[in-house]
Amino acid sequence: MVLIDHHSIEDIQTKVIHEFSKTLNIFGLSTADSHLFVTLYLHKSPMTLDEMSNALGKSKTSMSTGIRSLLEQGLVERVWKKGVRKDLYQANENLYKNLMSSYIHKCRLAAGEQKSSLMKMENELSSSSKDGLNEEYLNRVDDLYGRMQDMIKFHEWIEETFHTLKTNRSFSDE
Amino acid sequence: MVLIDHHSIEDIQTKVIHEFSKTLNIFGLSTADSHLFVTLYLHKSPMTLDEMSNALGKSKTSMSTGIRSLLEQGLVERVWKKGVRKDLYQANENLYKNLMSSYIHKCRLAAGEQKSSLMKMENELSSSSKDGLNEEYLNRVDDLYGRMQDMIKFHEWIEETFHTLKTNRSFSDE
DNA sequence: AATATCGTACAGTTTATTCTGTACGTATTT
DNA sequence: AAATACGTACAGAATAAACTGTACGATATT
Repeated sequence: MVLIDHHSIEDIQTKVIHEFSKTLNIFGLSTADSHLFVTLYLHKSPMTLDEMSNALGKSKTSMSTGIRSLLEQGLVERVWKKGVRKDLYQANENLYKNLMSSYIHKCRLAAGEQKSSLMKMENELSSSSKDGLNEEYLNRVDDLYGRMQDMIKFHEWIEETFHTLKTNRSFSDE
Repeated sequence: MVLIDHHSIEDIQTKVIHEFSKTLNIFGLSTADSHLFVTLYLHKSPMTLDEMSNALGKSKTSMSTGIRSLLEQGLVERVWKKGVRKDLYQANENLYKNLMSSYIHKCRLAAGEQKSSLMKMENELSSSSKDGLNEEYLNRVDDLYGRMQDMIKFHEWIEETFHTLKTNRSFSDE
């Protein structure tokens, strides 16, 4: 029979934070952000920067920058409580939904950016003059061009797939 | 009218490598691995470590460890050519399919691991004695327990979702 | 058998990321 | 208005990741 005391619940919580953080890493969160995020998630009430700092044993500055990052990703929100001067933050409602939304959004955005970069380069390549080049270079250009077309198609596929994911997502225990 | 010369095709290729690498980062590849992978992908024929080293301007040791990593992820394969002593590697056929497979596999594996870790801790928590604890700790234990159950559900959902993705994937231009 | 070539283990260096303390602007309290 | 509390910009320190050169075992060549 194991006894739970103050010490061991802290320990378990720390372990949980680290374990869940690994999963969040998959969804593109840095380890630092993940730790902060899970800390907020496990805390039933909104937290101040000082509380987070205390809970994680890291500086308040780190909390400040971490929170900003999580806010940008739409995973955390600021809440107001009458009479409290300090900023209060909490993990967003519908955590898992938001997590997926954030991830999917990030992926689509990135895919879109990279796609247009590639299209720009593809255009640059195809509209250029190939006069006076030896056959080797012409072949290389052709090969590269073909690959780039495939890449662009792939990025389009990513955009579509993640769009489908977004509209079909079905996780809802909350 | 832009003229293509040796210099500029190298430049474009480098840009393409860096751009596509960003997308691969989303799928959990490190930047170093991505660069190597795209280099192989853009090269029509299998490459030796020395060729990669030369193409990327990095040491052969880096190529060796990078290739090992890509092999483990199932993204690269070794090929044999009669009379060639050096190891030859190429990006796998059905690149995009493999990329997704690898990614999905990675995610499911990770989700599974974290799930069982969490279940173990959950069990530890629920089977322990709560005698002689004040109400505050009991509440904290309850809260934590509830969160962990949600987390476990979430990991199960990930496993299922990615399994569905795996069987439904529809990208096929190759 | 001796020599050369190849791939990688290992340890140390370089580079990038993360974290911290100080300092300062803004807002609140006295 | 002075003093206190708060959040964050910034620069430097600590930590982690990526890269390299040397060394060595294994295989191939002479």
